[in-house]
Formats: sequence, structure tokens, C-alpha cells
Amino acid sequence: MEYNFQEIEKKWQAAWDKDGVYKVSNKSDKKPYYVLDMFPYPSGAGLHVGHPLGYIASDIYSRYKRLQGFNVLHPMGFDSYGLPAEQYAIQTGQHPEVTTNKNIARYIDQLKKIGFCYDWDRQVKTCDPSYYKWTQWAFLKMFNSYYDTTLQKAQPIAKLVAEWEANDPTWKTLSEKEQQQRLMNYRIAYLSDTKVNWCPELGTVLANDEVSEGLSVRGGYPVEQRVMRQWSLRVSAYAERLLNGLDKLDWTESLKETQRNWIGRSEGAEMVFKVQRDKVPSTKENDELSMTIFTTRADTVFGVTFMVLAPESEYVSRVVTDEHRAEVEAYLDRCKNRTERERIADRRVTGVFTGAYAINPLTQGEIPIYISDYVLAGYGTGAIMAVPAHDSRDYAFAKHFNLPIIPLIEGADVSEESFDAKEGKMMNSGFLNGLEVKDAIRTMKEHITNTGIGHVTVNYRLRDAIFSRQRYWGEPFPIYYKDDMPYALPEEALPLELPEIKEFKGVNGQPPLANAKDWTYNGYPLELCTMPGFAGSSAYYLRYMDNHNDEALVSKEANEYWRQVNLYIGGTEHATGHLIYSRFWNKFLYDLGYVCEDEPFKKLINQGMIQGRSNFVYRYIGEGAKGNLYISYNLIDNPEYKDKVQPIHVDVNIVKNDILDIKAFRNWMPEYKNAEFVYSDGTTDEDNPYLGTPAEKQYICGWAIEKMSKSMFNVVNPDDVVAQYGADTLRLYEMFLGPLEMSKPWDTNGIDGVHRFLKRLWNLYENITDDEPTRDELKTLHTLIKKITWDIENFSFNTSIPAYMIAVNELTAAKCSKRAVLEVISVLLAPFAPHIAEETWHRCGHDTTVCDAEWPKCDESLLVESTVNYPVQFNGKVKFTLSLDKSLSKEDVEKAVLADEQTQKQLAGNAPKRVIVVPGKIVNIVI
RNA sequence: GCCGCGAUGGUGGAAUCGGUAGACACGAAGGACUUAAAAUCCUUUGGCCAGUGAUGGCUGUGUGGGUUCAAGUCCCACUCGCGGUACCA
Repeated sequence: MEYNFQEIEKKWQAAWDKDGVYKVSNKSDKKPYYVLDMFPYPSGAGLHVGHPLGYIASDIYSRYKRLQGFNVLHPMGFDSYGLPAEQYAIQTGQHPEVTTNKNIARYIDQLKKIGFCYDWDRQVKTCDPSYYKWTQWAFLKMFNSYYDTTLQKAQPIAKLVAEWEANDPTWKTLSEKEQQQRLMNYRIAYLSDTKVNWCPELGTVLANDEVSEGLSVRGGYPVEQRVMRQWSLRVSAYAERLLNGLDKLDWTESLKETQRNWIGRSEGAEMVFKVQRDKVPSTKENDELSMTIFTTRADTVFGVTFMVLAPESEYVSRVVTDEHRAEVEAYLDRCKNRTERERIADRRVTGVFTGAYAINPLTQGEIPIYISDYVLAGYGTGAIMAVPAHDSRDYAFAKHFNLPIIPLIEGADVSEESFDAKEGKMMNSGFLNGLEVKDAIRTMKEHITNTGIGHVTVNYRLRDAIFSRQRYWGEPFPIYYKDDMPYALPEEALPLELPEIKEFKGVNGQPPLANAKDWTYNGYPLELCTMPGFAGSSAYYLRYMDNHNDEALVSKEANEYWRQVNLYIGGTEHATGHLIYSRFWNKFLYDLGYVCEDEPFKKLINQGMIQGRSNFVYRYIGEGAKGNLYISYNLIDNPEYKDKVQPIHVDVNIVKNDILDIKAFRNWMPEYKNAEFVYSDGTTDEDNPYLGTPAEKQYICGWAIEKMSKSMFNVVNPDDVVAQYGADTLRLYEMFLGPLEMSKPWDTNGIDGVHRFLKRLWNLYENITDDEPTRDELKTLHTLIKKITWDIENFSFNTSIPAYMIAVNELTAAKCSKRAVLEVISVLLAPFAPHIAEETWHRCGHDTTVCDAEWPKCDESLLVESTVNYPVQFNGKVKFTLSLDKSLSKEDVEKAVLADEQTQKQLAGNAPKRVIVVPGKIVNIVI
């Protein structure tokens, strides 16, 4: 019988579906294990071959855990709100929900063909009202909570109000609006005028992690800074906990490090500098004016030669002198109009003098105050003390404006550049002189605290997450406005469903929801913005635990059973977005007692990206070129073609092993219909006028590794691979490609090898017998058990495939088709290639599913060799191999080796200086 | 600039605790079967050298040093590539 993978895979996928083999219950005596994939955004292009990489890995692990006797939760869903569907709606008028559902159906179809063991009953969709009800619910909880800095956790805002009612006499005197305004400073979800990343092209604001190098991550459009009234989440309140929580997690060091950098904790000091107006006789008012700065280098106060304010700093208007006002305003104007991208691209030093001076609290010297956009308003206090000798940015500024540079560290040469390193002995620094930098920092901090000119503090880079998007296709805020202040909808009003609209583009600078009819609550206008993409993905892992629950996001019982995600697999691109927001969201729910674990994802593995491998043909553009002559890749460096060819992307689906399918190429696009070739042997079509293209003529294509994208014609669709080779081959091959965490190009060149392996495995069953397996066969089997178990535990899936191949090759060579051996192999293979494993399991005579089998245990005694082959080295070089009894002790091995004839020959009568015996491994003799 | 990761045959990669580098697969070359092709199977395959031959010798994991009886693996310095991040004081 042939290995008919199409029939087998279809049959089992239908059977699994029908019997509900992968349905998971929340009630079980088995131990729970939760394996999660980062759910995809269902794009219109469908899955390409790179997407399933992580899903295959998680599927292998899920199936393995199940075979080990765990109750495994392994769900899949869709992050279905997002920009592309909305952009498409704006262009075509097609409702985003229609395209989204179509794409989801396609995704499910593609995923099912690969044979994943998802429990589809637990599917979630972020755009489904029954789901986003809980996104809105969580938002309301955040709106109605504040972060208690003493308890270090979120608390109901009612507690704060009660406290003010009792202890703050001014509270009762405030108007309702004033009370709301005051509360807004505490809410975890709050509305404020903030400087935001505004993307004019997309017509919306973006979070910091959605912007890269001044361009939007989605679409790559320019982003500018703008002050707008926006919702934010007080993520920064959780900075310390987000940082400390990392220590308990089983994530890669590099990912934790990325998050640590993003959170950006820095210890330093805030210091107060008094301001003195330029030569103007000081008034009482001016004497009291002071500025607070933040620095991590308190030790360098003696070298401060000027100060710099961020253009947006509130100090600016207060210190600027009349004389310099016009100049300053011109500069502020210029800064305001620059986009983020321009600011990043143009690193030239700019700035302006305010006319004001500050007093150095230690030297009492006068120092000028400048304004420059290299100081950021959002970090620290938006004001710095500049120490040009020991900070490269201050140095550049000082050089540009000809300000003094005072070196503070012995031996530091600051004639060409600043000395930024935190090492060396202090000088020019009063009482710090002679101290090492680290000690000087500590001493100065003590001094600052003791003299009251400042205090020690910690700053974080992590900002609050901007939570408003001026878009249609997202969760509506459960918020209405009264007297221009936001109020929460009652919980009973949830879900607040997204209204139908006809025009998806915002009008007159208003978000699209302004186009909705009757977008009001009890006559009050509802919020027009919607929530960002990360809203729906921040707690989806909780919803999977109990996705049909109408009463709660997740019931207490379900949550306490599954607790947290044991294994999470996804890409690194979410390191500073989703993986921060989810942790924040989870900690918030934890504070309020809705979930029982304060971290959502215990172990996390990042699968690498699968890049595209593009193919090229080379069009001749030299003399007499007709535009349709193509030169084989191996010839393009020949003198007659060198620099006279132009590489053109060619569809990788009509290239096999870098050999172009000539016929398919001519049919590919009209312009290639009459293509002519110079083949790899240098002959052309004209040399073979009557033969068309002879089979032995080959046109070799060049190749390059690029991103997988339509425009490069290097997209490979998993459906095509499944149709041609089967899902099991695809699964094995994706794992075989290389280590899971590594990025690697998709290259179909090796897939035949994996497919051949499955065929050989299949053929083993053709001569199946019930004879007792031999010891050799059992040894092969148990070696495999040991290896596969180790590999799966350690996510080293790529090394498992060779192990399977070796085992099958050995059994084939031994003509072994013992039922007892083969049925165990089908269990071992079930995580990787479930369809062929299931079929084989049944062919061996079982009528239960292989998923309910038990993972085999390795019988170590079968692996034990009675003898060991010791390579005998002399001075590290192997001279010969000696077969010795395994049970020999280290000393006996040494004796046996020394007594050996060959050893004596090598020693030639000399006594060895040293003999090193590594039991079971090697013997080295030093002579 | 800073942080992280990586570099092994023609190619993807293996070597899991410092112990015979190149497993397994692709590709290539040769062969068997076949009218032929496909499919399948067998042999060879890091480089150099010697030998009719089995085989033997040398060399070899980005570069240069070091530790060690022994280094792809550990240490120091560097080169290149990839990813993240950035006027974060």
C-alpha cells in the first residue's frame, strides 16, 4: 500500500473533529497544563509558511504533555481588531467585520489542515461582543481604581473618595467637575492632555511601541508629536513590579533584558537649583524660583557649566527674560513643527539661551539656562544640569555654544570628546577629590540628602500607555461625557456594542464614530475613540480558560484550576508591547482579586522568524539586448555577461532546487511568454531549434534571503505544501529547518528528505509481524525514546527528526517490522506527525486514539553496553582504540591500558608523565 | 552609541557537562532497476598529500592570543553579520 497522506490526513482530521478528541474540560483529576500560542491577526493574505512555526512547536509540546497524562489546555483565537481591515474598509466600503470574518474562516481552514490539536470550542475573537464585553469591563475597573503607592497595589477609587470625605475638608467644597478633575489624577485609566505620537496618514495616535524610528510600525508612515486629550493607562505605576516580576519568570535572558531596558530603571537624585535673573536686582519672587533636575551623576555637580530645559518644560515660561523672549519663542515654534522623524534624522545641536541664570548649590557659581530639544520633557523633570566634560550630549552642546568644560576626573582628556565612563579618581570637586567615581556618587547623594538640596530617587523610562485610537474598528470605550467630564457606564450596560456606520473615514478631524447615529447614552454623548490593538490581546489567555462564561471574564474555579499559562510561544516582536501590557493588565486584575497569579506567562519561548528565500532570473541588458534573454546564474560572472545582467525576482513556486521551470516561467506573466535562455551549459534555445527546451537543459536561478512578501514573489503557502507533501511532512520539515528560536529562511530544497523518511516509516508496516523484537531492535527503540523525550523537554525539536530517521533506517536495514516496536514508535511520533502516527497506531490493531496512549519510558538497561571503546590518546592525539569492559573502575582502565601492547610500543620504555582516564569516554597519556 | 544574539563543508544544520568535529538531510558525482522518465535503492562526498588498494598522514569550526593532557565549546582582544533600542541625563 502506498503512503497516501492526503487520504490519511483527511480521514483523521475529520475523525478527531467528530469525536471531539481535543475537547478540554475544566474538571479533571489530571494535572492541568496550559500551552498557548500568540493568537494571530487574521490578515487578508492568509497564513504563509512562516506563521505555523511556533504553532507546530506548541502543538508538539501539547501532544507530548497529553501523552504524559496531563489535561492540556491548548486554544487558538483571533486578534481581530486592527488597522488593515479598517484601511481596506475605507478604500472599498466593505465593512471590516465582513473581511475579518472571511479572513478568520480562511485561517481556521488553513490551521485545521495542519492538524493542530486546538480545542476550537474555546476559540475567542477580540471583535466579538461576548469577548470585548470583558475588555470594556477591565477598562471600567481601571477607570474606577487608583494605584496605592503605600500598599503598592491597585485599589478601588471609592476608597480614595471615602478617605477625602473623612479627612480632607477641601474635598466637599469642590464642585462635581472639580472633584472629577482631581480624581482623574489618580485613576489607572485616565484622561489627560498628553504629548502623543500622532500619525496623520493613519489619522490616529500610536503607543510608543507602535512607533519605530519616527515611523509607524504598521504602514511605515511619519509620526509627529502633538498634544491631545487622550486616554492613558497608568502602566508606569507598575514599573517596579514589572521589573522585579521578571526574576521569577522562565523566559530567555535576552527577552528579560529587553524588557528591563524598556522599563529603564535608573537610580539617581533630584536636586534643586535656585534661579537668578540676569543681573536684574533680585526680587523676593525671583529668589524663590527654583528648578528641580534629575541626574544619575550627582558626583559631577562641580562640573556643571550650564543647564538645559526641554522645550515643553513648564519652567521655560517662568525663567525666560523679556530680552530673550522673542528668540525663545521662535525656537519653541520650530521644535513644535518638527516631526519625530525629522528630529531623529537631524542630530545637529540646536538650542537657545533663556537669559536666566541658576545658582550651583555647591559652588554657588552662576550658570546660564538654555533650552534644547535634546532634553526630553517626558523623562525625569524635563530639566538637566549639564556636565559637558562627562556627558557626550552636553559636550556637543557646550562646544557649539562655546561654554566652559571642566574635567572632573584625573587623567580624562576632554579636548576632543567627553569622558562618559563611570570610573577614575575625582578632581576639581571639592570634598569629593580623590574619591573613585562610584564612591563619589554615594558620598554626594548623602550630602544632598543631608543638606536638603535634593533627594535620592528612581526614574523609569517606561511611560503610561496611550489608550485612545481615533479609529472605528476597535472596542468602544464604556464612557460617556457630562459637563465635559468622562463618566463610566454601569457594568450592566456592557457590552457597549460598536455601532454600524457607513463612512469609515473620520470627518473634520473627528474619529469615525462621530459618523454613527445616536452614539449616546441616556442622551449624553459617548466617547468617540476606540481602544488600541493591545486592549483585546492583554487578557485573552484568561478568557480561554472559561470562554463561554457570561458572568465573569473567568470564573474563580476555572482560574484556580488553570492558574496561568505554563508555556507561551510567540515572536520577539511583542517584547515591549503585548508582553508588557499583558503583564500589567494581569497584575491589575490580580490586585483586585480577579486572578490568582500575578504573572500571566510562566515560561516563554520565542520562535525565530521564517524569512523568505527569493529566486532570481538574470535578464541580459548588454549590447543588442532584446529584453527577453535570460542568463543562467552560473554564467553571470563570465566576462561576456558580467555587469550586463539585471536580476529579476521570479516566483519561488515555479523554481525547484534553484532550477527554473521553463514552461511555467513562460506562462507566468505575459512579458515572459517569449523568453529565451542561456542555459547552465552555455547553450541557448537557438542551439536546439527543434527540441523546444530539452529536459537536460537547466536554467539555474540565483537566490537571496529577504522578508517573505508578495512583492518579492517568495511567499510559500502552507496549503500548497500540505497538498504536495502532507501536513506531517510540513510539520516535520519546519522543525527540521533549524533551532526553534533562530531566524531562518524557508527553503523547500530539503523537504524531499523528510517526506522520504515518512515513506520509509510507512513501508516498515508492510511486513509487520508479531515476533518478539530482538535486543538490537529494542535498543534502537529505547535510544529513540530517550532522545525524543529529552528533545521535547528541552524544545530541541530540530534534533529529533534525525533521531527518528536513524531509528527507521536501522529498523529498515534490519528488516524489522515487529508490531511491539512499531506501535511504540507511532506514539513517539504522534506529537510531531500526528496523522501518520494515528494511522499506524490503528494499523497496529488499536481502536483508541493515539492521543490517549501513554508516553513510553526508556528502559536504560537496554542501552547499557558491556564494553566501552576507549580512544587512547598520547598528548591529546588519538593513537588507537581499546575495547574494555564497561564495569572496570577508573584505576582498572588505567592498568589495562598501560598493560596493553600498543601502549607499550608508544611509550617505548619511557614512563608516562600522567595518565588521565575519563570513565566511559577517553584515556589520555602524557609522555 | 548601548544591549542582546550569532559566525562550523557547496547548502540547512549536529556535536545536550571541556573528551574521536561535520550526525541527519539537501545538493553533487557514480552505479543498480527501466525502452525512457519518474519513483526506489546502493556507493562516494570538508580540504590537502601519499598509496593499485584496504589505509595512512597533515590540516581544519570568522581572526589573533591564552588556559588545559584535551577547546567549536572556557578566558582576553578583534572582525563581520543579524535583531532590539536610543539625545532616557
